[in-house]
Amino acid sequence: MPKRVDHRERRALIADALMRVAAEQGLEAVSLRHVAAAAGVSAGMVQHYFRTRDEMMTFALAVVRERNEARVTRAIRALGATPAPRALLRTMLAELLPLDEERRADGRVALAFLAYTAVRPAVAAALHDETAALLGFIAQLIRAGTVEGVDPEQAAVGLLAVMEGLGIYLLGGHYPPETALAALDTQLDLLFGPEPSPAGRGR
Amino acid sequence: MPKRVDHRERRALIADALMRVAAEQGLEAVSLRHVAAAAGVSAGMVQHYFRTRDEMMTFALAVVRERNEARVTRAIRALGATPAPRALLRTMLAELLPLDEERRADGRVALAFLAYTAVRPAVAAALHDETAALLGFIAQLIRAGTVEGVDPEQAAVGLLAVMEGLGIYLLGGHYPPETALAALDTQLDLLFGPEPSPAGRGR
DNA sequence: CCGTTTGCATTGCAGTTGCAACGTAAACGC
DNA sequence: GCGTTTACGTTGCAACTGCAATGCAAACGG
Repeated sequence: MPKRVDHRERRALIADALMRVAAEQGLEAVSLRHVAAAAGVSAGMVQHYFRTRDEMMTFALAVVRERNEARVTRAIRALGATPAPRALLRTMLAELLPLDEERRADGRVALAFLAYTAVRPAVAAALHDETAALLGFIAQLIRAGTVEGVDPEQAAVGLLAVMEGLGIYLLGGHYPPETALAALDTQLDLLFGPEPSPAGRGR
Repeated sequence: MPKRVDHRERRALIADALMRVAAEQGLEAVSLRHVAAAAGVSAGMVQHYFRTRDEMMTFALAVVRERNEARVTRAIRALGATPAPRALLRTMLAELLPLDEERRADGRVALAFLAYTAVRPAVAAALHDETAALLGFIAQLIRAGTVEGVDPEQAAVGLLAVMEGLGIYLLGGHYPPETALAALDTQLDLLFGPEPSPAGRGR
């Protein structure tokens, strides 16, 4: 094979540029030439690595998901071994919220893709498994948290929905990050019982 | 004035066609000619009533919001006078969920607009007031529901987020409507205390 | 009856889109 | 050395986009 080039690296480079364009101007501004310009390469090169636009989009969507997964696993690993279920949940969910500019940019792209896949059911299927896995994980944590009187599965659905909704409203700028975090904690209080207020979060 | 025509009616007709296009193929497929075709009129007519595409979009966004508001007030009015806070909340939130095909279509459009406005902060400002008003209303209901130990404002934020998140996942087809409704009820149980199970929702 | 205003259709235009086609240069097997 | 394969860059094209401009008919005021 001639001219050995790291195929994945190039694709990642292009997908990165795509993400930047999408975050700043929306998915509809994502075109071959536009992405190429943002990546500082020729349009032909983009076309070389992604034969169609749809292929490029699908790849970018996968990147978004991988980024989120990496973020979560990293945050969880930082908690050390055997953390309390509630702390683990809170860390995980807070990590998924668009609280800083980096995550806001990713969130905008994710939101755009959400609308994108809503019209392309075939692409959306990939997201189902992820949601299902996430729900199972959350339900398991709730179960381990010795919460009584609540169906863990349903509570997991609610909790994940809270996170998603908070993310949406944060992206829209409807309220500041602190409000979202406070609401998340209130939600966890409802589930696990009120915290003994360990000086960490008053008011 | 010659040739009297109901201006608002025409605009509504066009906006309706726009909604159909957006629900089926996404906002990016919304073009002057496309919408005109869907409305069964000429492209020139669309241009006559909306001088720019952005004007058309803004109008359509307003229509979506008005539809939701109308839906909610209608559902609430059907509850009769002085309904219990919890029942009122549940009715209102359930009405906003994309549970049937009609609301799913509207939801897809709303989701598309969400992503649309995420990149156009100027347009998003109109949504803030609506969210704030809704939050105030929900908080007031929670207060009236004699829920102790929870900050009504934060609980309202959480509750609205649950609704939004459930809507997103419903649109994505991640779970069936019953799951979303069950999660909503679980959430209300957490807030108001478990229902005395009035034969309505067991399982 | 005539001018003006309104409602709408058609056409034109510059810009952008995805994508195919073609070109070339480099690296490898032989 | 040569042919083949990979990695691009360039060009071309048909389709589409928003929008301005133009045309025309109908309805009204005068």
